[in-house]
Formats: sequence, structure tokens, C-alpha cells
Amino acid sequence: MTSDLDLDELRRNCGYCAIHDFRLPAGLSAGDLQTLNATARDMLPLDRGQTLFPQGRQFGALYVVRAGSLKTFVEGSEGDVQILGFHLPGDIMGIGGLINEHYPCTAQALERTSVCELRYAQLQEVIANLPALNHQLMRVISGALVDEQSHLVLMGKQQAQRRLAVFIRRMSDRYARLSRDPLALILPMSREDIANYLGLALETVSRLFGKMESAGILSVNRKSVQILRRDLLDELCGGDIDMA
Amino acid sequence: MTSDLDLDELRRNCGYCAIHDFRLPAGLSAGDLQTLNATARDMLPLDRGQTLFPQGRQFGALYVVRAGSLKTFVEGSEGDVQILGFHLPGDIMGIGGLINEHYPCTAQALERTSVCELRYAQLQEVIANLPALNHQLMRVISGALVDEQSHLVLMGKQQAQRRLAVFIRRMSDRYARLSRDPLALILPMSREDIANYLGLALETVSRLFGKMESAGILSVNRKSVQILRRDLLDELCGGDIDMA
DNA sequence: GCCGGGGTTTGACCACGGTCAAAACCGCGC
DNA sequence: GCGCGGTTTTGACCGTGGTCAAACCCCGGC
Repeated sequence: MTSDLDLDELRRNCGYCAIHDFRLPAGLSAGDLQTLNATARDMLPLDRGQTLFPQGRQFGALYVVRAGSLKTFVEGSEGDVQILGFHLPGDIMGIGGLINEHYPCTAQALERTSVCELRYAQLQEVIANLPALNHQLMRVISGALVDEQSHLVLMGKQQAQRRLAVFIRRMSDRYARLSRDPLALILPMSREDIANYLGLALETVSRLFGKMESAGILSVNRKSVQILRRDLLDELCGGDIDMA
Repeated sequence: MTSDLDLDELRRNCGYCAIHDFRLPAGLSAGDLQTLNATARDMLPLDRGQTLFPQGRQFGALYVVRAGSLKTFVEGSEGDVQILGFHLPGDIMGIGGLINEHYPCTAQALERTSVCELRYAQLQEVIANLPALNHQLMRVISGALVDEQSHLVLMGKQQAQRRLAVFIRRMSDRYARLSRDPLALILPMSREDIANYLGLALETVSRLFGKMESAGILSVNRKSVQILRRDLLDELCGGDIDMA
């Protein structure tokens, strides 16, 4: 478990980000990392329900999740909500704010969560002198774009069951990358959140969880989801177009 | 019509891109533009149906649409297709390829189309010395991300009619930005493409076009769509969450 | 002009998943 | 331990939009 290492060190060290967050395969030197460290700022932890930044606020920084999780969503004028994504440790947030100087969505903590702030003005200066970091940042943003696209594929014409199956599989894969047990998920979001994210009704999600449980694929208990038959889960996902 | 201006000049000049493609509000100097020009390469025009780059090909360049239009789509293992977007003059393509060195989707011309190629290796060098361009590129990518997200909102829980209405309105807005008549659209893609893009059946799209025509909102004739009552169209779009 | 074929329109039917409603479950505070 | 509130589950019904099928239309080639 990475979180069992020197925690204090990790908290202040962008090396952790360099590996996990930016998915960087050793592109930066130790010196580069130190420079990057100087621009990163830890923030007070957020409690469940607190917003990191609200839709419409003036853009100022990117954020990297340290621990916990968040959701991002947009709110329409009629109070309707669409969840865009869930963000686990290592994910970068706020990129959408670059285009027109305002965050296009709200980011809200799903549990007690701590993030690291990268003020964009400072980041720009650092980047100007670190082409490697610049390229990495581009790659991360590109990755976010591709993630959105594969979600879009899911929302296109896929059946409800496949949507949920793919969702669970992706969560499992993300857990694996965080060196958590990929077969024992603790989903930090509610059924309603999952349903909204997948473009389904929450009743449908609930029913499908039940169905997959009685099929012996999962063992579901509120937020805890055990994957019992990964093979059957993969089968449900079918020829899932996964570009990530 | 922009295409009636000095064509030869436009073809070789990134100033055009700087304004339209990168949506750049005067961030680059004349000298910067000249440097950028050096990295840009025109390509032989593509005929309808030809692919600019296929899903899975080694990443090497970004592309900017000069004239014509393309669609990007992903293909699943079972032959199923999901269209991700339509690309008009000024749009940048291929960003998704950055993350893992392969294009995650296919780009195919919808009509006779010419694009401009920006080899990424060269672009990186240029960018390293032009922070302004670097920032612009980031903004463009961020914009692409936000565009994806608003499409995602549409695919979430919006009714079929609203999806089509929003689609038409967005096309109209893009036409306006290209200084084309925003009320007389010539849609380069088929009904099937529109349906797939919106997550609907092509019959549904056809029916909805008919419905909006008899409601006096549109005048539809194959690929030609006239917007007769923009106000009613906006009404159908409702409290559309548009972040672009 | 006539024929052929792809794209489009129209119609009838049906299923997936949404909606409404009620019950059950669980955690939490008292 | 008990009772309350929010979340989740389960059930019955229904509507939007998908599916299948046929007709139609427009454009191109011969």
C-alpha cells in the first residue's frame, strides 16, 4: 500500500503525483520534481458534500486528488444535474476551466477528501522551463479527453446492464492502479450518483445490482461491492470499446 | 464567405488558424505566426469516405481542418460504431492520440476535405519557445474537453427531440463562427450519422425532422436545413446546459 | 428516358427502462 | 434499545423511442 510509506513526505512531494497522478513514466528529473513541488499547495481537507470549486467560478488552479474522492457535475437552469465523472486519488481536476476562464462544472467531495492545488499562473512559469513537464501535462489532458470519449461511447447505445458492468470494471481497474484490491470495491458515491452518471434511473441501477448478485457475479452490500466472477463481468461488458 | 478570399495565402498561412482554429484572441505576434507556419504542412485533399487517420495508428501529428468536414468515431470489436464528433473548418483533431501514442478513434472525411498537418515533434520544439502558443494549445484542448462534456450532458437524460434541437442549434452556432449563414445549414453528414452521434435510431431522427418541419420551425430538404423560427428552436432546447 | 440503389420517410408493433409508490433496510442520535 | 431519516430495494404500470418492414425519393449510370 503506497499510503503506508512516509506519509508526511508524500503529502509534500510531487514525486507521488509524478508517478500516480500524471501517470508519468520517469520523464522528470529529481530537480524537476523539486521545482514542481514549489508550486503545489496542500489544501485543508474537504468534508463530504463540500465543493472544491463551483460551476462558473473564475478559473485559477488545477487540483490533484490526494485522498478521498469527488464528483464533478453541471447544473442546468432548471435544476437538473448531470454528473460528468468521479475522481479518485491521482486524478487531475479543473482542466475545463482553461478555455474560458471559468470552471464549467462543480467539483464536490464524496467523502472526507484532500487535494493539492496547482495555481495555474505559477504552473505556467514552471512549465515554460520544463518541456518534459509540459508534455506530461498535455498527455494528462489528452487522457482526460479520451476518458470522456469512452464514457460517451457507453452512453451512446449500450444497454443498461452493460453500462453498469463497464462502470464496475472501470472502477476495478482504477482501484488496481491505486494498488487497492480490484475485487473489493468500496464505492464512495450513492446509487443515485451512479445512475445519473450512467444516464439511468436509480431504480434500474439497484435492480441490476440485484440481478448481477443473484447471477453470482457480484456480492453487493450497500457501498461495498465484491467481484466474485470477473470472467462473467467481462462477458457482460462485451466488446467494450475501451480506449484508456 | 471566407473561402473566397486569397485562397493561396490562406492555405499557407497560420494566421487563419490563429483566428479561427485556435480561437485565439490576438495572443500571438506576427513573428510567432511565421514560426508556426513553418511547422504546418498542407495535405492532399481527402475525398468523401477517405480516412485521415484510422483508430489505432501510431500518433504523429495534430490536424486542423481547412475546408470540408470530417467525423471521428470508434469501432468496437463487434463492428459497432459510435460517432464522437463532427469537425468543421478550424477544428483541431488528433489530440486524443497524445495519451498513449495511438489515435483512439478514426477520422473520416464526410465530403471533399482539406486539412493541415502539424507534426507533433516539430510542434513541441516550436512550443517550447513560444509560451503564448503553448497556452493557446492548452486552451484549445481544454475547449475540446468541455465540448465533449456538453455532449455528454445531452446524452445523459435528454429527450430525443431536445437532442436534435440542441444539435441543430450547435451546428448553427458553429456556422455563425465560420461566418456562414447560421439559418441555412447544409449538413454534410447522413441521418444515420446524426442518429448515431445523438444516441438515437435514424428513424427517430427522421421523424423528428418531420415533426419540427410541420411545427414550422425548420424547412428540411435532405441535407439542407433552414431554420425558420429560431425562437421556437431555442424553446425546444430548453434550459440547455451549454458550457461552450 | 429508364432503371437501379442508397439514403430517407412512414407505419405498426413492441420492449426496455422510466415513473410512481410503498416497503425495507441501515446508520445514527437520543 | 428505540425511533427517525435517508438511502436502497422491490413491485406494478406505462411511455418513449427502438425494431422491423415497406414505400418512397432522389441522383447517377446506361
